[in-house]
Amino acid sequence: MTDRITLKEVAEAAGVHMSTASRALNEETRDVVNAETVARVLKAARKLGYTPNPLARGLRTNRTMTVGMIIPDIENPLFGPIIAGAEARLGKDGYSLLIADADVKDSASVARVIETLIERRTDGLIVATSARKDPIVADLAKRDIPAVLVNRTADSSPLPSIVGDDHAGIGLVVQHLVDQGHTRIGHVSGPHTMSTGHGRYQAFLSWTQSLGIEVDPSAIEESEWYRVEAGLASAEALLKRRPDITAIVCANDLLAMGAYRAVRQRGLTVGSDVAITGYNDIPLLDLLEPPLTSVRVPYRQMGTEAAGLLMAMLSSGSGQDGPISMRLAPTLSVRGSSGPRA
Amino acid sequence: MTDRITLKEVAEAAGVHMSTASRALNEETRDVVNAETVARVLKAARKLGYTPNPLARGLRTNRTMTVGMIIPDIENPLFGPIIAGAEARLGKDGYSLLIADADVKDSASVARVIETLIERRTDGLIVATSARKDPIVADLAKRDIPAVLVNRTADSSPLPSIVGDDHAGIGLVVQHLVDQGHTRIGHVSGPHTMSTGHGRYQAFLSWTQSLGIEVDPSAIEESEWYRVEAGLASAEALLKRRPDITAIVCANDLLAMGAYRAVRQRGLTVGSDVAITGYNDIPLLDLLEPPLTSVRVPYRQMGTEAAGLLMAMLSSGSGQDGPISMRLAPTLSVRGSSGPRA
DNA sequence: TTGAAAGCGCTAACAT
DNA sequence: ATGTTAGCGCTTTCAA
Repeated sequence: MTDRITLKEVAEAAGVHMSTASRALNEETRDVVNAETVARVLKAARKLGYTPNPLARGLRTNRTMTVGMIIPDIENPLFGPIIAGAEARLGKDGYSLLIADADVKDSASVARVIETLIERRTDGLIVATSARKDPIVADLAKRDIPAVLVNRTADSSPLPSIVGDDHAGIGLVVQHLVDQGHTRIGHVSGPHTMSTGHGRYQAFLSWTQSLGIEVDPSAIEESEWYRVEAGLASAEALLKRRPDITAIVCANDLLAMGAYRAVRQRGLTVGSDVAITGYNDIPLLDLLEPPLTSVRVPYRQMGTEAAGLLMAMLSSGSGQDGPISMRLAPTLSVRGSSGPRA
Repeated sequence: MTDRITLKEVAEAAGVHMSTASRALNEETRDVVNAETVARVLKAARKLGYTPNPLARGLRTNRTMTVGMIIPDIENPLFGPIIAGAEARLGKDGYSLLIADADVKDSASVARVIETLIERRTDGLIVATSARKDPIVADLAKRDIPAVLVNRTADSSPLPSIVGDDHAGIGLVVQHLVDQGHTRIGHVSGPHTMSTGHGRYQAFLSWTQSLGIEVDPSAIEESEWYRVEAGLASAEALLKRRPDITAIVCANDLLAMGAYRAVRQRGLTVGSDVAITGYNDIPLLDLLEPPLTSVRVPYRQMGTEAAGLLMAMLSSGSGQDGPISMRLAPTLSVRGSSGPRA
């Protein structure tokens, strides 16, 4: 690593004092400096290949131009677009993204990871791990640490959040199934400890009721976790208890994959005997036979908006007018798995 | 953000000078300090909740304890495990991971992203974007910037790299197909500008030849890019030209998905009429009908090893004994898509 | 074993 | 419009 050029060297090359060079190089203070001088400094900087030392700058300004992001499970394809969106937005303002993944089932591990990020003096945090009752969220708020929740939120969160509109998404699904003639619809829900699991469950109850579909507790099964195996177990239990059901609304695509298996294990056909729908519309599941009908959530936009919101908080001294949360509207990708009622 | 405790405050609370506190807190200099003093300082630090300011430290030591990683396409499920593995390994040594994704098709964009990471004074780089002829790789080496290539490498790379053993992987596939009785085998290759595309292609030629399978150029089709659509186009062209082929080795899972479609478009059945194999064994494709036979690459380990290698380079003053590259051994996940010859 | 003092590279009063 | 100066919080010589 070659020796770096310092501001002082640039100043000397331009025949000015360090502080003048600093002002000339800094966008916001540039107009205080004589135009010719600015030109001279800029030229010298370019010629010498000067790049400011962010540590020295950060030490003075007390900002690292870095944002930390806590991901529950980076191998989940959901988070790729969120990260990509956030990174793109942050880059526009000269910020970089520090990634850390934490085992979301281990609350202590999440806390530790967040602490590491804070110790690094990240200017703000994007948190994708929040559970519904999350002491960590309350803690961040209390410590006045600029943070935004993304994808999942906490109950009556003191922090702003960017999430998908689960009520609308489930509405799309239920409406579609009703249009297809289904009247006995079941639900494999996600864990109710997550806002997504709980929210979609509530939405399912609400929509079926308002559309006049009878749903009693026997038509609903909660999965422990968003995994294929959990979906298989839940759907199995559900179909055993309620063999009359003709459609299953799953809280997520992986659960839907489990439901596919459960249906097949009973010798039935997905799509014609039992309709199945997923949530998230993750890549490649449109290649299944039958291709999965699923709710598409704008994850990339979620990342962009979360980053944008955080940028706004950082430049306006944080909690100016309370948490400005957003719910992003989903769309429905209708495919073969949600055929008409047999 | 509450005011941070400084080293000076800890020192005062412990009744010692700043520099003594510094030595006591620092693992490597701790043994120079009186044991009782160490205890006193540690206690004070804990009581006050002291966390060192990494910017101040970095300014002195000229290290940021940060590693940058350049990803070509963070939405590709391949990179999740690589990132997770790298992050876990880096965390052990107190390093954090700065993520940046770059459009790999735009060489200038990759260069710009790398430059940003370097300007941030990251201590080292993990590069997942390398093309076979990559001026960026040569440039990094020339500038003596500690860097490791992962997943893909450059031709006669001056930088160490951690990649999968493509020769062995394709060997597994070809051997398996031959065992199934196939003798007319085609190949849908990846772009030859990538080490993976080129390497698997070479391996295919080499293995078919050594196993006595006749392969002429008409049995091979190069895809422009690792995408389902490209795989469809390539497999279509291949099957049109060589309808006698009974098995297609695809250079990647997405290309294999395209091949599924091409086979079906000709009214044939995947697995029985035409065997198809993929590469990477990305999640969920075992749920297809038929489930995809694919080469499993230890991506998480790839991330771990790359990070470990970089750590070794950083602590030993970089290029001590030349690039120590690794090829990680793959395994074959045999499933329904590679049935016996009809 | 500990203290004193310098300085990493930068920004931001304050002075001119 | 520019220069002077102080200092962000830490590590690391050099002295004692």
